[in-house]
Amino acid sequence: MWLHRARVTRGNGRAGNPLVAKLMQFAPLSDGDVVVLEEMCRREERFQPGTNIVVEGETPRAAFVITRGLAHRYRLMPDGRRQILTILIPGDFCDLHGFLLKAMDHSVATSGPTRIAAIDRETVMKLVLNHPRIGAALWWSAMQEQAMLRERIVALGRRSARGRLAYFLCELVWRQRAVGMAEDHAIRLPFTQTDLADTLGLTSVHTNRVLQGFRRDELITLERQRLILRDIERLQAISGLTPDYLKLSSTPSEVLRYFDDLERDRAPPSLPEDP
Amino acid sequence: MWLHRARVTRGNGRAGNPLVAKLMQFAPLSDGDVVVLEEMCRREERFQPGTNIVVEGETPRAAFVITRGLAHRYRLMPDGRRQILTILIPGDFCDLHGFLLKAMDHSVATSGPTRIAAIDRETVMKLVLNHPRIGAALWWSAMQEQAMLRERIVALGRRSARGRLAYFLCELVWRQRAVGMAEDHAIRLPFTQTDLADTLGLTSVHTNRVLQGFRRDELITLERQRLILRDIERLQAISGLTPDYLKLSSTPSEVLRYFDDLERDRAPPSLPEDP
DNA sequence: CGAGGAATTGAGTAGGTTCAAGGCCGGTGG
DNA sequence: CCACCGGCCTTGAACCTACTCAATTCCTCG
Repeated sequence: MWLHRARVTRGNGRAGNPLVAKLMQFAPLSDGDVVVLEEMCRREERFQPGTNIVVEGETPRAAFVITRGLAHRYRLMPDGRRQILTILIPGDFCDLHGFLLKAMDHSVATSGPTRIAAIDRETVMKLVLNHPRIGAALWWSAMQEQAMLRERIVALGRRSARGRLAYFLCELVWRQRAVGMAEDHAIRLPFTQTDLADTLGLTSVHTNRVLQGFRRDELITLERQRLILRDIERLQAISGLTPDYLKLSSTPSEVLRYFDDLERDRAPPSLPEDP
Repeated sequence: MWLHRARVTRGNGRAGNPLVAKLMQFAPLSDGDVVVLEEMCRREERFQPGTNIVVEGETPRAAFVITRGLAHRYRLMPDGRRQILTILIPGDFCDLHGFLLKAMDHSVATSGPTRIAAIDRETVMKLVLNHPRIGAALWWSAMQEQAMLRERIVALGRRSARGRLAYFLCELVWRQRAVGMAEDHAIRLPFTQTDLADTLGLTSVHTNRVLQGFRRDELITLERQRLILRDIERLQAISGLTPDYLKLSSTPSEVLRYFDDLERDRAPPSLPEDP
């Protein structure tokens, strides 16, 4: 386990598996669990920037994991305007249950060169059934995802443009740090200002001005798709965020028990799962 | 089963169990399932308007079901402003999994005289383990809830005040119709204009003006906490909503199979669960 | 009848949008 | 190598939606 932790935090993410890194935050995984996850991510596929992975209205055939790069869920309005719903970073397990839906209510596209591993339904079921710890971690990460959706509602409903931007940038950096994809407070951000605007519910023009304000105030640097947070203190103050927001990431001993219980009920004389 | 359907749709909701009505949309429930659900809702508790059910920062002890009235999740900003995240109507099963969290990131309060049945952790687990169909329906309704969160993000990010209001009112009426709590296009709406504003991400003053605009245009009636949609066509046009939005509510045969499979794996020679 | 919360109205302001034009690349073809 | 092209970023100016502040009226309830 320590070995994996080490691999995850070393380097700029090229090394560790972000999915493993993410799930380890939530539940202690056995070596067997880790191997399965890594194996699952092996069959990754490359996508050009701006490629649609899932399209609104279509029937999703499989779940998928982002292994590298960046993607986003979005919705197009009848008049052509766009709202980006969430950003997907490496380690995000998408549409875990969604593959049973008959039609997507939104699309997913890559926002830079991105690698994605598709996980078919069969595999997902086996994964959850045979690896309760992974199930627990996935459940937990679904909770976190929901929390992020709520946070977004608060941001769009009650924060100023500056607040939204500050919040968004902080969140993105934190998330990437959490899966070992960022040293310091810098990340790669393959987003145009229009993308940013569509995320924040603003105009690209106004986003531009706010962005410049941030640069002038030396809060951030953003050039050539490289974002650096220069003054996190002040950024947090602007975003008005509760500092312990993602505190979900503590050890949920109760949750583990819950899932272990499920497992016990499920396969009475269950075989040992770890080698 | 037909009997229950009948009870649900008759009258103004005082008759059928809204939870049953809601879950029946998603999965066919056995009579045994229905009995269990009804029994579970029997131990309901009454709350005055504006009572906090769950408070941000606290550790949730149980899940709960709204059996009558209305409630809402909300978040307070450091400066005292409020954002209402979602509205909870009868039949909503809240924090189904949340009871494992160590701290809520938002609060829940009633918005009128409301009745709520608390469901302790023990019961939830048994419910899901012994009644796969209920599990399936709950899972499905969680999907729907997520879809509503996304819809909200789109609304706050990309719709005008009129659009938001129109959308919100339509959604609320539809949801209540779906659980048999509304005849026609009228519902009880125990919301102050400030509540509305905090839901829509607006000011109460501006909400007031938009509301008056709607009345002037004979789109709605709203007095003494009674809301009537007078021109749904036009309201939908204003809200710019995709008409088939909640189309989730079709029969998910695949989902049923999925859960039935889970059940089969779980308890090989399982006892009959229904009397 | 008085009190307090909610709804309503007005006037001034601000944050963000719209429209439009120009500048800065990075890529492509001659 | 240069010229051209298409995104993207940047800037200005006018405009408008929604906010702020403040006062008045309306309701409901004790």
